Amino acid sequence: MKKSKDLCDVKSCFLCSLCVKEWLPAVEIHKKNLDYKKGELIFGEGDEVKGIYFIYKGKVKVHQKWGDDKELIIRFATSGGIFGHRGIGKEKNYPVSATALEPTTVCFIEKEFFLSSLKVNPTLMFELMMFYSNELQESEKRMKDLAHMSVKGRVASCLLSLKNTFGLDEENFLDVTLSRQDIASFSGTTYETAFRVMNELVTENSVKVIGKKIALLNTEHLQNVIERESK
Amino acid sequence: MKKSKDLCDVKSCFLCSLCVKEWLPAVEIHKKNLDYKKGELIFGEGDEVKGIYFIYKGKVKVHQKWGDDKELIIRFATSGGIFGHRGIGKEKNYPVSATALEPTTVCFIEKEFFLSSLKVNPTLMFELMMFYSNELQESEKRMKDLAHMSVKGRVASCLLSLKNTFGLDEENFLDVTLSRQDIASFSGTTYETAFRVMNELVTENSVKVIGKKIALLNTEHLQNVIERESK
DNA sequence: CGGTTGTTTGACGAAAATCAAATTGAGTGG
DNA sequence: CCACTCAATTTGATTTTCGTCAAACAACCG
Repeated sequence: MKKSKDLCDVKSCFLCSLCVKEWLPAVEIHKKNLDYKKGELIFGEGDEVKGIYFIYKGKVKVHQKWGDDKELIIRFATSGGIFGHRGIGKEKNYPVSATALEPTTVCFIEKEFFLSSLKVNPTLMFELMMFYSNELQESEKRMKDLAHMSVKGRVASCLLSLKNTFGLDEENFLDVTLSRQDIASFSGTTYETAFRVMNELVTENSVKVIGKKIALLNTEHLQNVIERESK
Repeated sequence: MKKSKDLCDVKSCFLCSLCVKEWLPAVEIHKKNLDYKKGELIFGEGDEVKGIYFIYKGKVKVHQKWGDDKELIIRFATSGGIFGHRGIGKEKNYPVSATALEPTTVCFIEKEFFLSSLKVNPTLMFELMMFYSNELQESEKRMKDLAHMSVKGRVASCLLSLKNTFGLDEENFLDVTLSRQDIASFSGTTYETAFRVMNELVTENSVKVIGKKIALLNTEHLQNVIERESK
């Protein structure tokens, strides 16, 4: 982790796009731009909450340990996204970890400054609340999936969710590199089972796998898999 | 559903306890107090979002259908609690249903008025944000449970969660009456399996069941069950 | 008394986790 | 460039858990 010289100027970052003009200079003073290497831990479960993170460039996974070897990936975030936002609550320590999936630059705002900013910037607060609302929606949707869907449905759902977050390139490859273990952890299943199910989807021609890259050839079919599970 | 003559004056209801003095008269005008019978549907999946609900007295479950006969209970709420709050987002329709578990009086605030109230009342907005933050925390915790815990662990976790929400009376009975089906739906399992697991817990002397009432005799043991699952 | 509905229990099978082993692949140092 | 190691991938076999189905039983009610 080192300090980056770049300043955050992501258009889609709502920290920057929504703050009032008068606030900008203050942000420039208080924010720290930090770089993380691929695989580097940004914060871990139990760490004290220091502030909130906005992704300038890169990709991050937010995950939670389970036993010694298992984990569940809660969500992913990419350029313009937020994480560590649950520190803005009554919890003093993070209940989750965050890890960079690739070289990532974030801008970090200390909790105290961010909280006082919220108080004087209703628009920012409102947008953050909307963000929470959507996260909650998403979270409860996944809760339902995990409760009642088969692994195949969950993997399909997970792939579509990845498409949503990271998008596809011109050849329909997901614009992110994930290990099989990550796919499994995001689907809430084991490495081996995730592997088998991915193979199924490959033989059904809705997914192509080249090394670590995954292409979605037939999202409609994935959607059908999910529908079928919901009957 | 009929209009109640009582006005909401629940101390713990943050709508009332946190709104600025000047706002109170406006609330009195805009709010509608509504009564629901036991089992009555307050709103259903797909219904248009009209506003937000604060529970004056009673108990409510928020749930989601799954197929024809299955459902997942997302959360419970009781006196002083909020529901329908996810309508305060970009969704135009509820993704969930809400049903009264017993005779319930709510105070209902129209979305437009509530939104404009948020804009002029930062404290209210801040508290609502904190509420969202905690809900999100809770939701992600349950997500993890559903993904990696056995049914027994989930039932134990569900019972402790019920204790948290509704509390125990002097004889350690949960202060809520739920059908077995509700226990199953909240634990994310089937009626029969929930039944068997409850029996196990009864023979282990950590739970007592008399008719529809459930007593938690040994919460420590329930906690142990959960711990054991997390290894 | 039949009929309907909810509870309880048993038996079975499907799905998925676990375990174990074989295969591949990617460095690493000689 | 070639062994060698270590980790990741792939596959098969086994076991567990849990959902499903069905039947027995109790309870409630007109």
